[in-house]
Amino acid sequence: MSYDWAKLPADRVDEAARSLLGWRLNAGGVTVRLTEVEAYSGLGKDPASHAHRGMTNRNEVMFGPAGFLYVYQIYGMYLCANIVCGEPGVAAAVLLRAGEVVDGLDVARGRRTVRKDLDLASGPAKIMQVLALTKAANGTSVIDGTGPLTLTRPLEPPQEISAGPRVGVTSAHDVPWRFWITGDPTVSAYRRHVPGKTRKTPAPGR
DNA sequence: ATCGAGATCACA
DNA sequence: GTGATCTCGATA
Repeated sequence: MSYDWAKLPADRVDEAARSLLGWRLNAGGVTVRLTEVEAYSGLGKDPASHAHRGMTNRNEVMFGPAGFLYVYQIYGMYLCANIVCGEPGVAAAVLLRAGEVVDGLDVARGRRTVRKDLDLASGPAKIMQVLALTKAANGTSVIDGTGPLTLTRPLEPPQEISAGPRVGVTSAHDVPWRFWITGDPTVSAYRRHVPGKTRKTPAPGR
């Protein structure tokens, strides 16, 4: 297996993201075909990146070499995973956003409460659930076979790739660094982010 | 010490 | 539209 995306420099993390589409993710007896990703730059100003303000305990894996997993918890309950890209010292990464379960369907169904099979892995936290990946996967390798997640290159690359703004990112809406396989039914419809639209208590009266 | 927002998901 | 309740950065 040749992991070409792992050799790309950080300033080409968008290429790395594109080239990961269609790859198979294997873990916990389930295989997911990757259909949607997002690129995050570690260079200069990518205010959407977790590493934008420097290294923390949470994001330190992002500053390491390519081919390792950066797993983080979001909204207190869910996990999402990135594959670190670029050279060491630069925190570029590709978020695994959605996929299609292509093997281990019964196991996958048992790990998720969901109506349609197409929704088994149609989101970043859903991928983690069907693959049974936990925070223990943080900092493990996907290329040397020592970690819980392994990757397999597709026989044929995806036919057509679409690009658009990243989901849930308030800043940098002009950067089209969300990539997906055109027309794939596991890719969620683009939801425009609406900042500050939710609030628990009404604003103080005037 | 406390607060607000966030690369989310399932359900009503 | 709502709730679950972690992590970080800003504020005090």
